[in-house]
Amino acid sequence: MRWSRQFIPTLREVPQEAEIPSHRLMLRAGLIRRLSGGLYTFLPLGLRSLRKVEQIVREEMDRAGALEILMPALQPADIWQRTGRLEAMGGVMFHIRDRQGRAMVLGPTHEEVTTLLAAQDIDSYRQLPRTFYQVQTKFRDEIRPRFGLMRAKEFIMKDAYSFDVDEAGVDASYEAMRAAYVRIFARCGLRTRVVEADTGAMGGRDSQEFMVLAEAGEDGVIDCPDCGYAANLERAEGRPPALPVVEGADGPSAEVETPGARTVEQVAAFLEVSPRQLVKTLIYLADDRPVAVLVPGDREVNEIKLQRALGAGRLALADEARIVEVTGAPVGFAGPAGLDLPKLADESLRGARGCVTGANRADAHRVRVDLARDAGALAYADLVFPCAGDGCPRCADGRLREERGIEVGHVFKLGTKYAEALGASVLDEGGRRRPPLMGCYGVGVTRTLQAVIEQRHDAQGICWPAALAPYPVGLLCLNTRDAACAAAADALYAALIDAGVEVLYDDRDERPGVKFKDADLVGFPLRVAVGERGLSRGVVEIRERATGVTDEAPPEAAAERIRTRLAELVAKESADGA
RNA sequence: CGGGGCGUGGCGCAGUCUGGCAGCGCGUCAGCUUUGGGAGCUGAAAGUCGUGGGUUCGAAUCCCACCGCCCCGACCA
Repeated sequence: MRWSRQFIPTLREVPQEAEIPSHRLMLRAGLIRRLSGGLYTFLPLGLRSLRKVEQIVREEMDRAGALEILMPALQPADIWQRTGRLEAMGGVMFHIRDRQGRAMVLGPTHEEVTTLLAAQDIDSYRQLPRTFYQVQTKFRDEIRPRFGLMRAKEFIMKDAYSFDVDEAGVDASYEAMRAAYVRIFARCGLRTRVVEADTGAMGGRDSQEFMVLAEAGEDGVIDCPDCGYAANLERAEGRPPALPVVEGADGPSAEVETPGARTVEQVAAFLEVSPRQLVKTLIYLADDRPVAVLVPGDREVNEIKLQRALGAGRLALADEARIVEVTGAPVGFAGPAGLDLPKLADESLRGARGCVTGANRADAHRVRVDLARDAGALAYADLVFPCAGDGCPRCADGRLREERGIEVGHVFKLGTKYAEALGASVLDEGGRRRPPLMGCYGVGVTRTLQAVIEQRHDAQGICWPAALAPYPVGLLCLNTRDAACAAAADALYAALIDAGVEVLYDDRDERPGVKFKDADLVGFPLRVAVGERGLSRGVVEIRERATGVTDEAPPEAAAERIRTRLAELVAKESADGA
């Protein structure tokens, strides 16, 4: 393809809408354009790379034995009603009505549709195991779309669903997908981290996420450098350090006046103690029943953990009126002593003495509290988000680190929830009817594309892996008005096409500097420069984008040399990723 | 949904406070020169100043409403 006939609107200046490097580069390199918030058009170069990611995904799914299908993006709302997810998904689904007034949704995922397919056409264990997948546009009404393709209202996802008769089968299906994911991301030239994850609104058990570590990541990742434990922040456990026991803390507890001090910072400053010394008492409503939740003053409640510990269906912080009603004090002064509510405390508060709590009275707190002595009946559970520096939950000496990650893949086991809700069942070997065990596996295709750029770029532009570059080779004719130069470049272009190399030929009547800048920005893994200077010495220049390693070849031999170097690049990249 | 900010040729912005010819840089088009890291000169095209209403002799500028976009936050005592 000739540059003069492609559509590559590169931008010299940085568009103001973009915040993170990958987003800026996708706009500047002419890969995408924004239509409105969270909605993007793929331009020719962006689409070429996107198709390459999809192709890798398909090849690895097929290799793992999954079967490609294509389900409707538009779905009747009632199937979501049947699994209880119409409410559970909250506002993330786009709701529309057809002309008959039937309620429809644009699918953010496809568990319901897949399960109904199985209910229709899978009757016997003999038809199992089966894993279906599709590559499809998904819709989510994001509260706040941002970072280009990273969090968009419309995005392309590969989603796969497995069906098995027994646990051993699910384990095998899950492992096959997990292994396929490792290969997919390696081939995309991504370094990923596999972390334990929470199953969230999906329901289910084992769950792992593939994270691309990046500053701009929207997910927290906790890991232990000693033993390799790694988990999504929402799921991660940790051992917070014990509360410091201060001098004279063993005396009887007493109320002190703390006028106006209601936040942890205010109280800590007023009493001249560290926030660690405080115990926060939060009033939650678990299925509308109030419960007191105690956590260290410098920690935050992980509501997912809390909900699980309480076995609650619905969980929310109590509103101001309710807090006054159950504690007798305004917000900010709740404490466990004398509070007649079920109480649940974080594990790290076991044996806490000498701490500060609210006094259940306006403008008062209680000091020298010994939870075991003063707080009445307390249950303990892991309720908080871990922090960097906490002890590792899996090994003795490890100290946890906290990093940011972009979730590009997610695998998990769903159990029988959907099959039961939608009436899917199969006959097992003994002739008994039972719901199949499901697994579900997603790859954010558009997000993966952007994650690659986020991980592989420099000040000049994108450093595409050869496997994903829109064109792996950029051929620059440095002076189109010089007959010899143009002839040599034309000949090499023809030779590269004959050699089966995907090449973009910059044949524009531009100065060399413009072509070099654009080539760096667009990020051809190999850049071939044909100029008068080189030709006078009988060579063209071949330069590797990522490393800057440059060599030269006679024009006649260049096509073959380029082909060889490209093959080496692809091999090296997927080895690095794996 | 709450808070903040922004909407002015394709892109980036100034002009708005203090009303009085709609500007700058980049890009685009034409010509000449130039050709190994975003060239120089000359000329040109291109703007309902987000939309609607109001105030005024006169509105990009002041007032009201709406729309769009960006950022932060969304109940942590």
